[in-house]
Amino acid sequence: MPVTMRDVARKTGVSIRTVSRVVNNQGEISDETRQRVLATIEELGYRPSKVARALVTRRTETVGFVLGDIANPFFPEIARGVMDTAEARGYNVFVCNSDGNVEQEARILQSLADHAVDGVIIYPGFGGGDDLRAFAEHHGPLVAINCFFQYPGVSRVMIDTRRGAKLAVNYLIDKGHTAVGMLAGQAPSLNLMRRVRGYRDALRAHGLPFVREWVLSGPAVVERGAESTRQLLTQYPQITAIFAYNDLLAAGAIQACKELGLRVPDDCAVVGFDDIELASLITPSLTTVRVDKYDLGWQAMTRLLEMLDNPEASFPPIYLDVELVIRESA
Amino acid sequence: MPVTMRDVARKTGVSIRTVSRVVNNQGEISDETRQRVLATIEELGYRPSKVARALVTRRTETVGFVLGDIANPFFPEIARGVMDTAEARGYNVFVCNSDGNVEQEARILQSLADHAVDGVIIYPGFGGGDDLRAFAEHHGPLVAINCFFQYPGVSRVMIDTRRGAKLAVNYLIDKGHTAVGMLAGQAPSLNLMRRVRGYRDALRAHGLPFVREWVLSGPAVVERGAESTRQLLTQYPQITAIFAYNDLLAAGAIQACKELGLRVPDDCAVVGFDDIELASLITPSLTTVRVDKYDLGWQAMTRLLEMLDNPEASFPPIYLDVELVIRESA
DNA sequence: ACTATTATCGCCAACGTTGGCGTAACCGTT
DNA sequence: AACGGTTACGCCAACGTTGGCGATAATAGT
Repeated sequence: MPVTMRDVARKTGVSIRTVSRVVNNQGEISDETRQRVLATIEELGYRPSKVARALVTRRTETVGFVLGDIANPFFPEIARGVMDTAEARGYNVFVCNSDGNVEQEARILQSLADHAVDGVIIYPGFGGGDDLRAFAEHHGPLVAINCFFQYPGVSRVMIDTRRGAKLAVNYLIDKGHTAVGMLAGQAPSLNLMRRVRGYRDALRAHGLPFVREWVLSGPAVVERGAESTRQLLTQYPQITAIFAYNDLLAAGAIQACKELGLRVPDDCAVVGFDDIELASLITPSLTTVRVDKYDLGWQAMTRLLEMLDNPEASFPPIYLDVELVIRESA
Repeated sequence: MPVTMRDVARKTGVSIRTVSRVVNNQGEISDETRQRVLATIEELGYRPSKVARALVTRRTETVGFVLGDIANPFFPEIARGVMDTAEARGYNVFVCNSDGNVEQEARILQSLADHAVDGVIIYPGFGGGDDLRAFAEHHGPLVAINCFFQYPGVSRVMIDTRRGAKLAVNYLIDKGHTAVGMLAGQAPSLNLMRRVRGYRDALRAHGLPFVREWVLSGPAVVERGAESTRQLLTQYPQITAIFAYNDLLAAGAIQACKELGLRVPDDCAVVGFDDIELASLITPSLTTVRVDKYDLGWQAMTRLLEMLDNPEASFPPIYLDVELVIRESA
């Protein structure tokens, strides 16, 4: 039913190959034939089939973006960065949610490979497993965000999470807090490890002890942040500051403080991580560690395109900087 | 480089057609051959090429989801609903941002058609234009969310926006407010019209005048909400309540009130729309109109699958209900 | 024993494109 | 007039599947 090259060729009175040549701007074509072919293309509304083309060129002009959960406010802005960059180069992107589940991740990667995507950007749940290696080895270029391991054929974009965490906790300690609790995320994950490391770095740098009981983990959602905070502050009243794995947990912490009748930041200071939009809108507004999420997406997709253009080259990891944004909550 | 059916066939000592049959669970195959083929498939790690298959079956098992902006907190949850439903049926989804731009929308639709997606879900910027009709006519099924027009081959999922707006403004008026301003979104859009209609419905039902100057439009982002509110409240001090096009504008309104030293809801009540996560987290928490976004995505994708399964059938529009969530801001 | 009927499988063409190669026609040169 | 070189185009095969149909062997029916 759709109009094909054959139709254009017949109607113009040239061979299919000739039509193909004008469509792809390749080879030697007289200006006159080119114009005639172009005219019929226009007239018939011909559009080349990307799937037929993909079958022979082995390029689909398609990439995958695998993330934890698009409904988590951390991801959409990254996604936007990826998509804009992709679109500028004519790529379409499959977005997939792994929910941080490694098996789901592997299934998704397989499915993307079945669809013959040209490459994939992934934010792996745990640091990244053999599924990543397998994809890169058998299928195509892969860029991993915040990925722990190094594999051939996978390029990495790293957020300096550890430094961010250290920045945040240093700030709290400099403000005079000596008992800083932490709201950790869902273990195990590289991100979590990094943030805990940074937290410990800062404590150690100031000669403060690391108290395992002051670190509570759980799903990184608001309700859990509130719950953990209630638990922390009632059980260990000496705690005067909280460092949260992400802004959602921090928002929960602030909620809990209000319920407990504690003033933020006077009775309990709170620092978050990520700087999602919410951070500047809650009361008190959230002091947090900013990561430029759009830029992250841009960097990742740009790198993927480089790998596509230059299959043999190897690329160094990209490190993204991070910045403490001081607002009201600490 | 990848392993093909030919490889499996050769290694098993059968014809390609036979392999195809076992892969697709079709036709008459002896159990013995089936097992042998299955074994080689396993051994060689064979995976059928979806693109080759698509070329002949004209099915890519792929759909598109075109939305305004994934970074707008209204959309990600819808997207999640769409994706989960799609994935459960083995479909992958291309996500695209139109930024409410009709030309961009048309370009995206064209691009998706080029990729031969099986269908598309779209949240059109304006009520939906000829690009929708063209897609449905020449390409495949399309479900449009909050689309004004009816076209053959496009199914509609509607949010009862007008009723929601009326609900919200009725509530304000019942609370005793007689001067209610409105923060409108970017005109023109069907959503905006609907919300303004609901606003007017409520005013009229209570015999209150519609004052054109009390309705300010602009991009539906926080900063603009704050700006418009400042303008509204300083210019028309009689206004004691604000109905916002969406929660982001409402959040801006609350910010502005605080800056102006007005207490929410006592000096100025604020009602939003959508009930994004933020709504419950800001202070005061936002009274707003809830729409079940995940369900919306689910409904849309489910409908699209029905259309795919049943190409000739015609489907009635789906109407999604809406609910006023009363919190602190009004 | 001979035919009718299955069950099982193979062969060929098609899907819509691109790559490799071939070949006329034309050009200017000697 | 014969030659090498270019320009412009056509032909054929291939990409990895599936659909239609035909072929063979096995089985059943009489």
